[in-house]
Amino acid sequence: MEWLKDRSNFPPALPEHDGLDGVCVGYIQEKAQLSQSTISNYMGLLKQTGFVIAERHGQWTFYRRDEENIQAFLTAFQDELLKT
Amino acid sequence: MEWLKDRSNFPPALPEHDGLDGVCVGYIQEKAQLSQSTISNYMGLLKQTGFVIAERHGQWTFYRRDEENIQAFLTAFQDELLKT
DNA sequence: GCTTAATATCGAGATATTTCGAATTATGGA
DNA sequence: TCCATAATTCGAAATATCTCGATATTAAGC
Repeated sequence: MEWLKDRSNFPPALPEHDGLDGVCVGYIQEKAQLSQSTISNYMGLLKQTGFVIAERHGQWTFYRRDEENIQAFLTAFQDELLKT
Repeated sequence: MEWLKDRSNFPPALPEHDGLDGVCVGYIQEKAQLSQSTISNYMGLLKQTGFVIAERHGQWTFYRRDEENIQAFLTAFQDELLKT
């Protein structure tokens, strides 16, 4: 989630992906130094829980943060934990 | 953490504990319906991580929320997760 | 239709967490 | 001093999570 805040945390997008939002699984895997299946699994979970948005373009899946849901989660979490 | 927001979530304090802040482990255990050792373990963790303050009076230990640390955690968590 | 590239899914082993009961420690009162 | 009560610590069983390699799926290019 931290890395996805800034696209420049990853290698530049391929020319044919210029203009597309998000980061492909391969780049995330490379940076995380975990196996492909592990990262795919993680990203699937994050998508399922609403923290990221997945968009498929051809063989690539691009993941990006879902700021709206993140904010909503944070608010709910704060309301739950904080007093009054 | 939710329960500890309001002392009235638990039975009234014993007369000799009147004026003392927090809830004793026994009451928490009763409400949680988990074993005494499990609750003691949990409360120990919450204390260790700074979410609650423990105060021993005689044979009783009273736990209460550490609002300052809770707020600090929430702020740090939000700064980490939220963009910019 | 093949072959290759990028992801996703599946099943399993390693590791971590949850929870318990039993044993231990600490305190207060008869 | 000895007992009862409150709480903590310890060790283990049940369960969940993490992570992987192998396999399957999807899409592109020839």
